[in-house]
Amino acid sequence: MNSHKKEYLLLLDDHGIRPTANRILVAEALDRAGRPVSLLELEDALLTMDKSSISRCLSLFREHHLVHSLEDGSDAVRYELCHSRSHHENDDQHVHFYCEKCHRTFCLHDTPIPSVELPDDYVALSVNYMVKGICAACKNKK
Amino acid sequence: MNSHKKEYLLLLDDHGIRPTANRILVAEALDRAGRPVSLLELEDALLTMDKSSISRCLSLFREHHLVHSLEDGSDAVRYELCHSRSHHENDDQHVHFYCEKCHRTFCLHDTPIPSVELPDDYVALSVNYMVKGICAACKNKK
DNA sequence: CAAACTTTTGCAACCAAGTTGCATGAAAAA
DNA sequence: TTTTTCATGCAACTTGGTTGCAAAAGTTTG
Repeated sequence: MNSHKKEYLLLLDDHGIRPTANRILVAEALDRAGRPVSLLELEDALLTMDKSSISRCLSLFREHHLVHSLEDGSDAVRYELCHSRSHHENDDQHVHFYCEKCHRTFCLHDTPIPSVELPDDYVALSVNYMVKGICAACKNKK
Repeated sequence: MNSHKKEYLLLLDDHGIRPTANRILVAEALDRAGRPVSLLELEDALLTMDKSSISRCLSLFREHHLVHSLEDGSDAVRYELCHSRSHHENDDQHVHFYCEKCHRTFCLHDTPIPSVELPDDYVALSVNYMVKGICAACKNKK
């Protein structure tokens, strides 16, 4: 096993996930993507794995707070590796940008989500800030 | 036709939508709900209409900026009447709250979405700020 | 090590949300 | 009224994702 694999193995271990070969592949693919990806995109990247297996990995990862999921208005949920070391959901709270041209979703890592005041007795567990529009690449391409 | 119907008729007209009986029903149901509702909820409220017809109404309404849609993490898109008089997408930008207990989505009309700075050449067309957690009713119920 | 047990996986079948093709019916234009 | 356009209901389909189940892989125990 090469050193990259070992890195993901430790990452999984660290989140209490038994590191099977497939799970390492999924973690690697998520990391390599560098942006939130859909189940379909993972299927294309991991031709050796069945859709259901990938799906089960993602559910497991989410339970263990290794990934978080977000809806961007495309009709597929996207998954993103949690980069924070802690295991709380409330980390990684940066703004996301969905491009309506190329249908990709970007993390604006340097743009934290501004917080808001909730009415009394509302309890926030997670926050999603999604901007939709045209990304820089698409704007300059045409 | 009663005065309520006439009100919705004018609303549709105002947005350049031909006011058919069905469309008035959908507009009325959306308004009466007072919060973002899913296609399924509309189906339950409008037993005389077919799912596909409701769906087509919603698409049309969205094109004409009479409703806007939002994803709240439940697996259905929700639709909400635009309350602003103008026809721009960028109105009605308040925060939404999705309750993970009762699976309802609330508009926090008094909580405007704080804006963020985007990287160069990114063009924002719409913004979605969704908080998930436990709503006041559910918190106090148990 | 082998036997017994648990977990993971692939496959196929299934499910839910939503859309589309098409024939019919209603409304608007001529 | 006739023609033409538009809206609707129904059924079939599409898409994204999940589930049941048997086989394979991995763990534990003797």
